[in-house]
Amino acid sequence: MRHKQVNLSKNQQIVLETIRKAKKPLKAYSILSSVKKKGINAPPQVYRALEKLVELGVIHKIESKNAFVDCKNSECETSKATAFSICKKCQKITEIMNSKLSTYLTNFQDNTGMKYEKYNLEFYGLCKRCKL
Amino acid sequence: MRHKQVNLSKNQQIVLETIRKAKKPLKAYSILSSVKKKGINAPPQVYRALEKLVELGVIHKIESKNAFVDCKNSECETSKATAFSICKKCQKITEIMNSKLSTYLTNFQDNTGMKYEKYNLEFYGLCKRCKL
DNA sequence: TAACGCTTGTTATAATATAACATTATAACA
DNA sequence: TGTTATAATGTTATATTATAACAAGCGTTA
Ligand SMILES: [Zn+2]
Ligand SMILES: [Zn+2]
Ligand SMILES: [Zn+2]
Ligand SMILES: [Zn+2]
Repeated sequence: MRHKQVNLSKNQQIVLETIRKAKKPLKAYSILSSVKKKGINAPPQVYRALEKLVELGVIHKIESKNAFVDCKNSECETSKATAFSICKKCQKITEIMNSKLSTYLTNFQDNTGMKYEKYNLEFYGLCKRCKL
Repeated sequence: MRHKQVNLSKNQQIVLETIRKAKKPLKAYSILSSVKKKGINAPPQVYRALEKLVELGVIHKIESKNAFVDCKNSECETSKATAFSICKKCQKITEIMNSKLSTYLTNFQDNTGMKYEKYNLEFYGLCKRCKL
């Protein structure tokens, strides 16, 4: 199974395909301009689709970039435990799938009495290529 | 020592004080309207100050909120290793200062060959009060 | 003083996101 | 089937967040 399947509306499918075809995280207005030929004309249509897709966990938002990537992790049922590495130079973004890390963070507790239900972690650095 | 001291320009001091006085994370335009009486008139002045203060690590940006809080962690020399807990209900934000967590994340490595230099982690949940 | 770099101020505009309301498609069921 | 409810979509306008571009001031030093 390469991708998670869900019942998606037409606009949601169009937006999702656009994101999947891209090699980079896409911004909402960049998605909008890509999908204008497919009949999506205005920001709310894109933002609604994005919201639903994030909710379903088939895409994630990179908060520090205001950009969206499709989820490559078949274990992401929702967007509740996400970790990314972001190359500061080439902007390449990779979803980190590391069960030790996710177990560690999902079970993380401190003494504030807060119950953590969700987290998002973004690492920044230089990727293998850009390090050279 | 309650707060880190650095040589700050006038605008930086004004913005920093405004953030420190606030009990909640502040957004840039909310800061702007607070400081208009002190002679700061336009967005770039606020954004420049914010940028510098983040760089110095005296404030942090909560990426998922586009908001700024002052750093309460005397060990934050820069904004290179940050973790926050965010209450989904009351929006209360706390900087997590947990040396085990920061050691774990600072040393985190995976097999992508990427060298991580910086991270930002945001936990969401319900705080002690809102859990009731 | 003149030239330079740096910080600040100012105007304008770009980029990101949502409110509000109108319209159309779909489903449930009398 | 027609009727009603619900969800999805379309549309216009606007709010919010952020930066570009340039002008003005100011201290340093050649
Ligand atoms: Zn995922
Ligand atoms: Zn790179
Ligand atoms: Zn800090
Ligand atoms: Zn709360």
